[in-house]
Amino acid sequence: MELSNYSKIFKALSNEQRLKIFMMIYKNCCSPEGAKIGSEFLLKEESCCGIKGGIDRAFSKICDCMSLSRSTISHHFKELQNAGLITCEREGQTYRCWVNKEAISAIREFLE
Amino acid sequence: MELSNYSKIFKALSNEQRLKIFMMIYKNCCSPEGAKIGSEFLLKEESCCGIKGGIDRAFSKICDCMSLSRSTISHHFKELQNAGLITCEREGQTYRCWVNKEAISAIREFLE
DNA sequence: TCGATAGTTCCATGGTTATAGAATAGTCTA
DNA sequence: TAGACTATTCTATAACCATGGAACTATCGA
Repeated sequence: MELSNYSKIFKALSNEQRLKIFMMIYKNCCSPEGAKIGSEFLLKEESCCGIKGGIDRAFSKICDCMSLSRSTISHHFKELQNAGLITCEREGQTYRCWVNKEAISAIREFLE
Repeated sequence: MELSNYSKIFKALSNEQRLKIFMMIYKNCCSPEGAKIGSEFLLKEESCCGIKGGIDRAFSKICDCMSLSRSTISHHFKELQNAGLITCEREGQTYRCWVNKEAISAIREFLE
């Protein structure tokens, strides 16, 4: 991975609102069973990852936890996807989202 | 550490040139003895960390490796310091710089 | 104390980003 | 198929960022 890819990832996480969105997805879908999620990242609506993993209706759930317009939140989702940090898959009218763990480990290794 | 501190750190690393500066300091002062430093982060002038650790004349050395004005590089140094990623100490006419390892481990734990 | 060297600060500028309202498009259900 | 719902895209705007030239400050050595 090139330096510019890393800076792209860091840029995606450089906005506080976007970082919060990312952490809500991350903590609610990637925390080990039984781990407590800090209140700032806890989704109001309980998140049932189900068999497929990820978070269903992620966009809606996050909109309910933030005081930003849906338009703005949509842009932020796009940025996170472009940076390769999350993946979203259509599920009817809504989206299911995952954090790409490879991206996380890439950063961790970069800062080794 | 608050969410806004993390986003500040990520912002400091979000510019490719600034990330390169950071990595040059990081790799040249924090790499384990004998580890090979990738060419993109290697300083032209050999870096003798000496007893005090860190990199002496860091600003000058980095200016010699980048095609940015000194003014711009100075701004970038300031950003990295404000984010708590590096510390600079005057040494006569020049500066000695370190990477703050606590900042690095904070990020790594944040992305645990 | 003068000149050289190292780095900062001031200022201007072109480009990018965060934000939201309005219009639009895709999908579900009755 | 009409209406409701979910999310995206278009458009605009104010704020912020990256950059460099010029002037400045601090320190060193002669």
